[in-house]
Amino acid sequence: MMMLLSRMWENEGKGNMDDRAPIPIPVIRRLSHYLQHVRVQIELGREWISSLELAEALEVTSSTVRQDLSWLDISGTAKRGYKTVDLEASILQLIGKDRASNIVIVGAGNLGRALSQHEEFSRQGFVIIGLFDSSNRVIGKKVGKLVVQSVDDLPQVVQEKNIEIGVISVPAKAAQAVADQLVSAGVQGLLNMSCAHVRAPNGVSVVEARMFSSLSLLSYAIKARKAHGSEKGR
Amino acid sequence: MMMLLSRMWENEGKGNMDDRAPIPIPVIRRLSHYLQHVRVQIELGREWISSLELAEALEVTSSTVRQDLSWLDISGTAKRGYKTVDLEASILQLIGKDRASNIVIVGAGNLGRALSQHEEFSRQGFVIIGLFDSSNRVIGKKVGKLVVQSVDDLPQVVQEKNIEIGVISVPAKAAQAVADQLVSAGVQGLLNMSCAHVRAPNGVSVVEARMFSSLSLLSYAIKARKAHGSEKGR
DNA sequence: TAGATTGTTAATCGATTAACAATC
DNA sequence: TAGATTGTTAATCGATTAACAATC
Repeated sequence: MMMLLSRMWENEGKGNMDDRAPIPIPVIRRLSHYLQHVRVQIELGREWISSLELAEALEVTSSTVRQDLSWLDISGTAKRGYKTVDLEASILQLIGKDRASNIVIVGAGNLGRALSQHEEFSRQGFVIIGLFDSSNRVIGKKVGKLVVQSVDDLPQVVQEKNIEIGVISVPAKAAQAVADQLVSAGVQGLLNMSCAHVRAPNGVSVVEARMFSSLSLLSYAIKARKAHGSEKGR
Repeated sequence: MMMLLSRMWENEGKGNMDDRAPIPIPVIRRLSHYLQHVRVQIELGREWISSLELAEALEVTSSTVRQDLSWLDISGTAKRGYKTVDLEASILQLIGKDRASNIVIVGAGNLGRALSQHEEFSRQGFVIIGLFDSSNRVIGKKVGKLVVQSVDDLPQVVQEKNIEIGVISVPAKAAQAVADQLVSAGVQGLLNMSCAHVRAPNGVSVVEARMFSSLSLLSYAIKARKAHGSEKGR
């Protein structure tokens, strides 16, 4: 689907340094889902979890789960599975969620305001440091605990508060311009919630949320099912 | 990444009926992005667009674009490319966006309320018919032009208003229960905005928005880049 | 005409799944 | 011990890319 790239997987001769092959994107995504599930199990007091259980929870094969977990530096125990707490720690560490990540949201429309108040961010280890907009109609307004700031202040805030990720929640037409502003302010990753594709220079990661292409997927699946009664949609 | 499934691609002997192979999910997703781009070009008065231009806009190869467009029943013209209006019409028709799709949102928290007022839905051909919640604290409240309804009314509304898609915007713990309610109310597709994985019976499509696994992806890319200055993150 | 661009086939690449020996 | 489950290698499957003849 996409590649993480890191041109360092030759490993010729030396065979030292922590230069493993880059982990495929689908693997990272699944790992973060395993994490989600494992945490629930920990809360429930479960000490062990098997690849089969994780597989069933996420609707993937247990083979996929074991392949994925082999990227981690933990090992399971035959007959039991994996220690839940170890699994959690290991995934957190791998993904880089062992420390909180500071983010800003640009675009204080309905979506941006909602995101800035979404409790799930902090639960997932992301701290929303600022909410920005370019319109004087909203700059200065209070949204939850934040006050909408001018995008002109982005560079300063990104530097001072050590912001790693910028979330783009503006209309498609403004998305690329905002991306550029975030990049020049110094963020290292962009989460694009708009419909437009945004580009960023090498060294800045972009992930497109693609909410509306997901809806299109549903439209298509439903239409296809209607056209010729197939047996499963996903 | 996932499969659309429709066990009908044998095509033995007969070779008639409109039973083509199911279109791969990545293709549908890209088609909806091409659509996005083409519409902008139409607004700008462009009459033709080439596979190369689409490729550059979306950062894919032109080979991929041509492969994707070969699923459509249009054909391009050497030296010119594809007629923008034909391309738009053809994608709309294929995806099933030639007619509006009625949706409901369940969960009237910050996110659900924001989504219900997000203008992009109607621009993309989705009509939000209702906003539902299970808490008496919000049922009856006005959110934009909608009034929050009780989830108990879901079956009736889904039937009467011909709702195809349900959007799940409740906390992870409630997600599966809401999915079940939507399914039994009769929707045919679910867009899950929560962190939990939800299941649905055959015949009901599920797409997971995975906003937080996208953020995890960024965390990982940033962490990986820091660890060993690689050259590109995506 | 010469050059650009399509449409399509074949090659490559990567991700998922199957299978099974090792192990608790 | 017998049975379940891991870890890993090899096979399969599918998606992307390369390449190029056909065409405008």
